[in-house]
Amino acid sequence: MDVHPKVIPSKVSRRRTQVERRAQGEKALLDAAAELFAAQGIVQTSLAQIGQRAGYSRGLVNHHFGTKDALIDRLARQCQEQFWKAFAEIDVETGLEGILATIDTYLAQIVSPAPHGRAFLVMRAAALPEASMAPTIAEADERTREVFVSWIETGHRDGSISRRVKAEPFAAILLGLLHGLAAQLFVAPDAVDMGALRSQCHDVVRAALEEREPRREERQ
Amino acid sequence: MDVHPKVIPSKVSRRRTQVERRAQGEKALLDAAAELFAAQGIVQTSLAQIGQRAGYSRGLVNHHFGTKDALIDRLARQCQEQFWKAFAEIDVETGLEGILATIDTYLAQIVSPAPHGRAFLVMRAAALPEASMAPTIAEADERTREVFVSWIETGHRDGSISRRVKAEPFAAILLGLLHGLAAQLFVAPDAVDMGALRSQCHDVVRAALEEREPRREERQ
Amino acid sequence: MDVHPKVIPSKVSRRRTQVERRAQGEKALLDAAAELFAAQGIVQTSLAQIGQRAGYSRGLVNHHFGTKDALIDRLARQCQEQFWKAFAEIDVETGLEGILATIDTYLAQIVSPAPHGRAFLVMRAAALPEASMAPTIAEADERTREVFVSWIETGHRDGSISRRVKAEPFAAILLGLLHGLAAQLFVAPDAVDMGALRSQCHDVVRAALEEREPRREERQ
Amino acid sequence: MDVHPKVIPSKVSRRRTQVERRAQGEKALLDAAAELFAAQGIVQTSLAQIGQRAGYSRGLVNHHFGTKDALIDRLARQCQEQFWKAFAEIDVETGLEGILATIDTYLAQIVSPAPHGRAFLVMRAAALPEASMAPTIAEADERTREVFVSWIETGHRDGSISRRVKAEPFAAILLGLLHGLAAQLFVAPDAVDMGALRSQCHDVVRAALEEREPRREERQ
DNA sequence: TATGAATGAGACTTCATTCAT
DNA sequence: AATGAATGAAGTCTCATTCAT
Repeated sequence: MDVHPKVIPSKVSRRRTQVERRAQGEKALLDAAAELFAAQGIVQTSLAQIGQRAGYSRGLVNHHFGTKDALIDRLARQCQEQFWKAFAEIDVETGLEGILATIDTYLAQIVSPAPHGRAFLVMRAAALPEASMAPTIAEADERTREVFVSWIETGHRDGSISRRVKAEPFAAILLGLLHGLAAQLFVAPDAVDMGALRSQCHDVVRAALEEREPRREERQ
Repeated sequence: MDVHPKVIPSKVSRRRTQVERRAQGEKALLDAAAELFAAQGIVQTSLAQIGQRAGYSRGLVNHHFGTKDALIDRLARQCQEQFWKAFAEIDVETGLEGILATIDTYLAQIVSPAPHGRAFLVMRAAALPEASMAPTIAEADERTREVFVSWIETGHRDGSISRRVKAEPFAAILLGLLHGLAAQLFVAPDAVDMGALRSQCHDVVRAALEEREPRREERQ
Repeated sequence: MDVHPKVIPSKVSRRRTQVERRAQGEKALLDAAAELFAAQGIVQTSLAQIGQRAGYSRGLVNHHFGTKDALIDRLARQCQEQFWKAFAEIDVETGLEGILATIDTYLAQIVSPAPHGRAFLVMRAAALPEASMAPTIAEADERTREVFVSWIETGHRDGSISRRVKAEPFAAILLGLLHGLAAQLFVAPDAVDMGALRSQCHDVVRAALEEREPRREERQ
Repeated sequence: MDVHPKVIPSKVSRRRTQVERRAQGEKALLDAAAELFAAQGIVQTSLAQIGQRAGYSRGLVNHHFGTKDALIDRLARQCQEQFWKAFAEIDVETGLEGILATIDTYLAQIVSPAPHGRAFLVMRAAALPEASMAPTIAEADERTREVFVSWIETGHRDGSISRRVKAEPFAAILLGLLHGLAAQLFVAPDAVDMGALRSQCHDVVRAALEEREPRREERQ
């Protein structure tokens, strides 16, 4: 490309710029939305606020996304991607280590200064009674549980996780644990000590997953 | 007044009726609000809807509670009471059994046909980014954690729970686990098997709490 | 009623007043809407304008009618009633006289200072491409044609209208004639002489309806 | 320019292409607008819709016509031309036949699959209360009435139309009749039988226009 | 010539709240 | 106690228009 700068430069630059402008506008809007959702909630945030915090006009959100719901859905998916991208970068030896690393990664996203982690939490919470968001969120849960299931199965194979642990229900429990912890941190960041929490979390999970000698009274 | 109950019977009986009617109206409104919040969310529910589902007029909520926020606060507290009342009725021997019973009780509230459990979840979720509700919710979390802390300490004393388990962080983890599980059930009731979940939950918690031989490598 | 003023006067007066207030508000809104629709058209008139011209607030139209469409439908029906009421008061001997009187009555409604006649025209015109209004208007047309059909059949019986005239198609033609004339008057009130128009109208209709000796070349 | 057509062939051919493309674009836009106006109404149709149905981008209407009003005015005139062109092609012997043929031609335009006839009706209807369009429409009415007047005068001279018929008022009546009939057909195409309508229309007009023996009683 | 990003006015609608009855 | 008429703020969305490419 750069070798032949003469080739219809106007057309090339024009295309590029139009596309860039659109991409830049959308990014600005999504970032602004994430910040505002994380700070104030979804219904409390108006489209006009989003447009203006993004440095544009009131009407731009509708121009780009058409509907508030469309923006929310788009942002929800983008936030999830952040989580999954981070999960995918985890590179450890055993299944147990994978689980523990995933926990750390998750909590790191929540306390990160970038708003996407917290925005995701807020959107997830808002989805509870809202039919329009539920499918997107349910799908996200599903995919995250699959990440856990996959690590557990790895652990089954490499021996780091006891075969007594059933993958699916444990994945649900783990996901619940993370969401619930995050929610508590969100509401009262100072009520719990983050370091102790993380350490205890590891202990609990390790205790649940590692092999141990059978007990007498198993199953009430 | 109480001295001559018969002298002005009409007035007395009217008094009683008035008081009763007031109480009855409030109860109807709170029940209706719980149902609607659980089904549609808080902002999506208008005061007029609540009044009408309760069998009254649109103006009654304001008449009784003054403000929507006041109604929400009132309902939130009432829902919490339900949980705590149920927790208080648990009567078991050991701390470990107390924890397990509390878990069962919590999950039972969520899947109960009565809407208060789910309404509470919805209100809790809505509180995430909302400054006005956060204190109420944070306080509720605090009190619930205290329930867990108390059982853990009981367990420490009766030997059913290992002294290695720190009460506060573990309480936070447990509360998180329950909230998070409930949220998943809410969004996708069929995605997880309730029976397997409960059983696995018990396993995890038991593994985490019971005494076990110290491990060699205590990774980072 | 007035004989026993003591009978729960508070309740009676209260009921009356509430009902009256609602009726009065609705009437004011419908009148204002008729004026504004006649003067500016439907889409050009905002609900806020209607409320304010009626002497109330911006939001009252929605409070009473819920939707702009509902208001329009309601007003359309009310305007039609005006026409039919006027038609019903016609009291003449023969069918031919009935037709002529109906024509006069129709034109009088259009040129009347009261806005309902013109508002009806405007609404009728707006219904052309709008699916939501079409049924209401089609029904109105149907009923008006039936008025004409009825006069024509009367004329058939009393001999004032030739049996060669088929009732249905002629009713359609007559209705069309009136609507079309009215539309011309609306757009350019001074382009046509009202008196000459009415007289010529009578001539045309009389010529079409009265018995006459058969011609040689009938049907091109 | 025309002197040296071959010297700069590329430029010339590009010129022609430019002009042609411009014309083609405008035609596509006007056709699309006619279809959409006829189907949905004017205000309900956005410029973006028109551009896209024409196979172009949303901005093209403004690029070509500047304003929505300009497009409307342009389209209104074009639709009228269609009518007048069709009227001008009528070739009959007598004035009476001219009137009858004009009626048929008008109705044919309305029921034609091409959208211009119906688009014209819709625009005419929208003009009722709108000051900006009224002059254009009033002028169109005027010109159409002149067509009728001209045929009536022809009929006066050739004896096919009675001298008792005054040209101007009758032209207004006839135009009204056609517009009104068309409007009924538009709103409820199946409510009236087109064949019977046309036949009855001819009868009415013939009865009104042909010579007949003076009547005794000329009521008021 | 044509595209489409961006603007901002304006409309409809919903709803909490006030107040007269 | 209860009703519901009335208000007005706020939000979402549509769209004509401008302007840079």
